[in-house]
Parts: sequence; C-alpha cells; structure tokens
Amino acid sequence: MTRPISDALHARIRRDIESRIMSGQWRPGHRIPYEHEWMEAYGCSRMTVNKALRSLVQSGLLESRKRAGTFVAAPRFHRAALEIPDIRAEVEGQGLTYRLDLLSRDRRKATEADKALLRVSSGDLLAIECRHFADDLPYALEHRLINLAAVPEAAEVDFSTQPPGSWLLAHVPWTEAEHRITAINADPATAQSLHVPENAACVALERWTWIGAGRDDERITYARQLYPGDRYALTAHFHA
Amino acid sequence: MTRPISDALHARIRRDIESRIMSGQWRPGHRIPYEHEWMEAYGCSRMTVNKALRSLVQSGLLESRKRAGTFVAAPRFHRAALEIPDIRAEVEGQGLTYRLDLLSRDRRKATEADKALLRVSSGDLLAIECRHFADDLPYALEHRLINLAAVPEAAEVDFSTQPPGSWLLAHVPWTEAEHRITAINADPATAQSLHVPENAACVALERWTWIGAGRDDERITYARQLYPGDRYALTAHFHA
DNA sequence: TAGTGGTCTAGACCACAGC
DNA sequence: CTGTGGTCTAGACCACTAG
Repeated sequence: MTRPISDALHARIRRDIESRIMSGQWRPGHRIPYEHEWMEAYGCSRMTVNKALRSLVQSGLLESRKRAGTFVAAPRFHRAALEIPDIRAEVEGQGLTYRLDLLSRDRRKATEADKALLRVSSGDLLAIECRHFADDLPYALEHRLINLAAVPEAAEVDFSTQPPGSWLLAHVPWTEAEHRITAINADPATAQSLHVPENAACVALERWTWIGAGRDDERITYARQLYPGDRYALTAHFHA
Repeated sequence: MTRPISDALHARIRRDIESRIMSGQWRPGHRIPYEHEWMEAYGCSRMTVNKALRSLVQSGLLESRKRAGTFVAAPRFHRAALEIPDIRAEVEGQGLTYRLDLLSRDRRKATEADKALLRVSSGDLLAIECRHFADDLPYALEHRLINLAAVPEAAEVDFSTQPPGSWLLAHVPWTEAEHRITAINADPATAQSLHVPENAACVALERWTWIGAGRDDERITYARQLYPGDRYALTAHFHA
C-alpha cells in the first residue's frame, strides 16, 4: 500500500481519471463525463472538479472543447521533461571532482559567425572555449558566446575557475531557451581535447538563451557542448 | 503590438509576475507579495490570484512555503520540454513521403538480452527491426521489443506498413516513459543500412515505456532508434 | 439555441511553519 | 500563537460551438 501523495480531493479526482486513461479503459477521443457529472459523483463543487481537469489538460492527457466536453487527448508525440544540469553540479553530483580548464577567452566585436550563432545583429561579446573535467577525465568541451550588451557584468568575471554556465545560471536567473541535440564525429582537435579517438561520436548539445520577447539585445548566450558519446547520456522522463 | 494570448485575469497576473522575474526585478529567493496583496492590487478574489500562482509554481518559476509566503525559485538546471514526434508524422510533417521497411519480426520468449532491455523477468515478446525512410532516404533504424504480456494484441498487428511506434501510440495511449540520448559510431551494418559512412556519428534515442507503478507485466516496449547525426536533430524548448 | 467549459466571486476552514 | 498558503464551496455570468 503506497502512501498517497496528496489527499486533496482534486488530486484524487485527477488520479482516478489518470488511471482510467492509463489502464486503457478510456482511449484517445473518448469523451469523459461532464464536469457536472463529476460534481455529483464526488459530491463536490465544480471548481474542485475543474482544478483536476485543468491540471490534466495542462499535462496533455485531456483536451477540452467548449460546448462539446472534455476528451482524452490523442498523443501526437512523446513528451518528456528534459532537465539539463549545470555541468559542475552534475559532475559533483556523481561524487567526482570537477575542474575547469579555460582554453581561451576573447572579448571582441561580433564576427559574422558570432552573429549567426548568437542571433544578434551587432555588438560586443565574450567568446569562451573551455573544457570540463570530471576526476581528470575530460567531460565536455564547450564553446560559448555571451552577449555583453545583455550581460555587461560578464566582462569582469573570472571564468578560469567558475564555469560560464554556472555563473550565468546564477546571474541571469530566468530565461527562455532553445536546445538542439545532434551527434557529430570528433575532428582531430576535438578528439585530442576530449581524449577520445578521432571520429568518435559525440553528443552535441547547443543552447540558445534569451529573455522575453527575443530582441537583439535580449539574447543572452549561445553554448555548444560536446560530450564523448560513450561516456555521456542525456535522460528525459515523462511524468505519469 | 502582439495580441494577448488570453485576457483572463489570472493569465494577466501570471504574465505580470513572469515578466518581473524574467526582467530580473525579482531574483531567486525574493518573496513576492502575499496572495492577499495581489487580491487588493487587482481587485479580484483570492481564487483568481491562486490560479496564477499555482500555475507558476507548476512551471518551476515560483515555490510556495506555507506560513512564509511565495518565493522566486532558484533554477538548478535548464529545463526544457522535449517533444519527440512519431517518426511517420515527423517525416510527413516535413512534406516528405514516409515508407517503412520491416527488416525482421520475431515472436519469442525473452532472451537474457531482451530481459535486460525490456526490464522484464520473463515472458513472450515481439522483436522488430525496421527502417524508416523519408523520400527513399533512410531516416532512422529501429530496434523494438514489445511485451506481449502487456500488449497481447500486438501479436496480430501487421507491422510491415504501420510503424510499431505509431501503432503503440494509438493503442497504448498514455504511459510513463524514460528516454536516453547518446551518440554512437555506426558499425558497418548500421552504416550500410542508414546509407552513411562507416563510423558516422548517429543519435541514439532509447525509450522505455511502461504503465503505472512499473511491475514486470506493465512494461510495454523498448525502442532504440538510430538517426544519422548529420541529418537529424532533437530540439527542446523551455517555455516562458 | 441549449449546454458546455472558462472564468470569477466572496466567503470559509484547515494544517502548518515561522515568530 | 499568527497568518500564510492549500483547499473547498455554492453560487454566477459569459463565450463559444455543436447540433
């Protein structure tokens, strides 16, 4: 007997509906009972029913159509929550010793290549190349651009010990982000840097970060991290 | 001037709070006004305020501590919503023609290897190898195991034209899932199958799917899909 | 047009963590 | 203790859309 997560009535209603969907009793497209009927079934107010249903709609398990009812949603893809930890936190979380190796740091006017990556039209930026180590084994190779128009303080920060990602996470707390995950073969320089054979498959994780509506000066940073494919895995989980 | 997504009062309150967090006006750890104060500020009831706050708590931007108040949450990692489309839908969504190539189909008792992958202790399963084509170019190579104890109907399905993922998505609608993304070098057979050079980097996407608490007979399927790294990218986005 | 979900109100009681 | 958020009620009006 597992202990219930929450005894709240709306949570019970939610779980009841969930289990009927997960058991296959209610298939995609099935119209579930009207909110009115749930009120009667549970002897509660409509707000309580509504709270349960809205929560399931937000999870993607249900969809509401005005005037028609609430239906079991037809899944069109697998959803999962991807939680990408800060590298230092991830390494230390595994009980390993983290070390940063700053390869280069360049403050410059955005080149054409920078502009394309950072998605700005002009301005100064900080370009950083660094390696992340876990117990003296290379963990990831990072190429990062920081938009100094958006984060001028970054120009004064010492990134020789503090990873740029950690600093940014703490100083530009809430952003929007887009991620792109691909696989690439390590070129000779990358291979040497990561201590992997030439052409070894690497996970390439790119991240674009900005604030708000996405104007030029709100672009925060671009990061490209390469992980040895045989030592690293991204994991994602779809909650119940 | 962008058109507002929703004019609902709780949505406006939500956006107001969001923008103060995203602009940096309220930093992690900051205690935002009490629900009582929001009521007065907006001249609305507490339920309306609560709806906005709960929504932000669920997004991870806020956290509530009873008796203390509601605080801006400290981001500990980058969150993103990963939406992995059904391959057929994804291919057709790009305006390409989808074709399935069933390489093998084997109904068998679970071998030791199967058990480890599917995470069951025994039982019959369906093992499928197939290739997905987009306009006659190999798009992905798939190895799939389906637990027949959980999905007996799968034994009768014709998977020579219908991709197993699409069938399962439609017939075992809602499950829990775990994903693992790595990069691998194509071995000779894989390279030939995907029309890529030997050792080409490929994105390996593994997915374990089950229902409910996760007992043996509730394990649904294991899938491993290999995508040519230079033709494929997974994308994930963190919503505002 | 009838009836659904979407939204909102003006209260209420409670558990609980901080003071 | 006090006051917070968590939860819930018994109504209400509205927009929308399916029939």
